[in-house]
Amino acid sequence: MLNLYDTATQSVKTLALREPGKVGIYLCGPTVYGPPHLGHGRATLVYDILRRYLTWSGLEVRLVSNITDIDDKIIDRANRENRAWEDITHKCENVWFEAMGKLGVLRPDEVPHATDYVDQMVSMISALIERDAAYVTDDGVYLNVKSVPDYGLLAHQSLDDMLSGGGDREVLGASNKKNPADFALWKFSKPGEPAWSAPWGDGRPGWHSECVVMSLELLGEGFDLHCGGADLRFPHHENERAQAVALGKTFAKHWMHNGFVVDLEGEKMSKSLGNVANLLDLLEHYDARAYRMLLLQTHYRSPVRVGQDNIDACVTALAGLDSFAARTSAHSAGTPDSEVVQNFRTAMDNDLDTTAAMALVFDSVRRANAAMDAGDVATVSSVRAAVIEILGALGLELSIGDDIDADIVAKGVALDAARAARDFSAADSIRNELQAAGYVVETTKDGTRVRRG
RNA sequence: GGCGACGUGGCCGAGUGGUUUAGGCAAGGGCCUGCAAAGCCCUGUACCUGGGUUCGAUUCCCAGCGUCGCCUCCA
Repeated sequence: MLNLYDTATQSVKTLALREPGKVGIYLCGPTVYGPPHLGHGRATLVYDILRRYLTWSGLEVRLVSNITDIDDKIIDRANRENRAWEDITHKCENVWFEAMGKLGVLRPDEVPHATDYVDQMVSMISALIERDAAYVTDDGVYLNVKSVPDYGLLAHQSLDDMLSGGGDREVLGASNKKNPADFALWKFSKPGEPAWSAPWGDGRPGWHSECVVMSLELLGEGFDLHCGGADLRFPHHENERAQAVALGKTFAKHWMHNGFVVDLEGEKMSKSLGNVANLLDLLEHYDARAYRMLLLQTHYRSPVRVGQDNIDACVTALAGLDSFAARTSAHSAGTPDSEVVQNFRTAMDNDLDTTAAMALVFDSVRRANAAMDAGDVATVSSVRAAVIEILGALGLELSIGDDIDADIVAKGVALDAARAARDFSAADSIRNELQAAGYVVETTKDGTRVRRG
């Protein structure tokens, strides 16, 4: 069973399932007002790996990941560019899923849109007001955090400590609020802004209310796992939870947060620092698998720098794996070596130790390559099968690159003929030509293998 | 100010109270090859500083230095 670090208890604990054999996961999705950046890519990849692993281990996974399609930033951009806000959200959402597709991130089982759940949000906020946990001001509806006894569970700080610090940050809407930490559940709209009707005044839901409603609506009380980037821990996740608690509901049982993508100086990539790197740029210039590989070789809670150097290292490592898949492709029918698979399971169950899993993969590949050299076909096929099995569970597919045109195949044959005739200058010239065209040319006992690089 | 994380070989990056101390990339040597490529074998003696605990610490404790994160924009 998977043992996973839980942010709430700050300890690794077994992921307890509400229903045996089934896992319900909520992942906070993007606010669609701009292109996805590297941090988005990391989060979706980390949870894609988690989800694939859980599915591979035989669980029925239900992953819900929302689209926040109403938010101040969307409205700001619509005003700035004089466009309809829906135009922005639709386009950004398309770009998002296109990018995720390239990354090999499987689409979530459910993709709720905040705008489709406004009625439920209104009902929830009404219930909070009735319970005296929320109150109306002249600019919106706020949750009274004093009504949540353990507020600060995820922040790991008491309300007093949180308020005592924070330097000279401005407290939003402070004049209207009963407590500085109270947060908006509903914001009244200004003229011309998108608005939904509500008994206390037309407006739009607050971000924190969107996710709590959608997660409870689709996964139900006491769902298994709530996850997202470490920056969502507080205030977003804290505030989602606060609303559920104030309603007397059980919220997520386990909290998972991934580490940041950092820049050259080790600083978090963040919008306010202006050092975000676009995910689309990375996808344009590199094999998308390289980003997954880089993340697999880093623990999900550690910071990771995504630079040309370490992406290049991953591209090279991937080339070695592809090459392995190609040279052993004749032995692809084996049963996965059970010891290797078991070691994989042990690594992953230890708080998703993907770095150990990758070490296992590389070690196994070396073993199988050596067996290949030694003609030990039985070892090749069982270890190869285990490697493919593991990589599949992690979302990495190897490329044999054998989808080549007939004229390229013919050149490989001609190359062999030239070598047989010991006409090495002719052979070299064919090889140079193929390599210049981007093919990998490898000499084997059975002749030349030409494949896509 | 409060809370938290981290400082590992040329680079990236795991991990551990003590024998073979991950893995990737890069580097050097070798095998294989007509030459390459791919592959295999070998090599590097790393754990911020100062104390402490211990037979023994990179790993535990304390202090210091440094880096980073959160404390209502954020994946």
